[in-house]
Amino acid sequence: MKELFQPNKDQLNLTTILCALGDPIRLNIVKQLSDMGEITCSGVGSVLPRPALSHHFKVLRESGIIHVRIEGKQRFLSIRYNDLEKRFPGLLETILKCV
Amino acid sequence: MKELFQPNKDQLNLTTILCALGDPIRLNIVKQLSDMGEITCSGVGSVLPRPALSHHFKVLRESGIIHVRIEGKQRFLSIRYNDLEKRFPGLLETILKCV
DNA sequence: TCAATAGTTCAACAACTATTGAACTATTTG
DNA sequence: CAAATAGTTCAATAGTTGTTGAACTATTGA
Repeated sequence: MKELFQPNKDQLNLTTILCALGDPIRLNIVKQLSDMGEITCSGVGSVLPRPALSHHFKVLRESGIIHVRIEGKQRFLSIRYNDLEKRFPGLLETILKCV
Repeated sequence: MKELFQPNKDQLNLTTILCALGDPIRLNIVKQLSDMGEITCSGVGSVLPRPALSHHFKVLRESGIIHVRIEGKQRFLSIRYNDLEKRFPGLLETILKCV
């Protein structure tokens, strides 16, 4: 069970987050997570091959936008709403409304 | 008096805008513009050499975040508040509050 | 234990981004 | 017209990002 780097909530950085969301594929992933709650990696709808998606998951995780919960052979992705909201109130909600 | 490309308000693209703001230098420029209204290029506080700043101005202008008004030998930069607000309500305000 | 499943990591590569000094354009002022 | 000013464009370069197939790791189930 490997450790995954995920910044804690006071390490969240605004430009890092905006940069992570400034990509159509990642913004779409976040939108899906926002609509559907937790999703497994393969549950994310995209035509991209796995490694490319894996790359985007990593960017989202390391920016602090998503949390990854490992359960068995699956990884469940979800948005870190509470942490984001505390650090950057209204940010994610406002951005997602614009999608 | 050369024409400058600036997208019109229905061409504004969310990921393009987030990407433009997902850079500390550009976010800082936008913050200054938000605090001080119109500023000339050389009025923007930064240690970067001119061509580097010029590059960032271009990214901000082409993403539709700023407007450039040429007057004499100076260029006045300002945020396109109305256009941004119409297309992406609350977006810029929320982001700038997070800075 | 072996095969299947879920996902990551690796290596290679192309495309893009940021930075720099030098050269350029346009405008104003003497 | 020449010099100064404000800013951009160019060319070179270094570094980053995104994509891909192949190889890998970890877990589950037969």
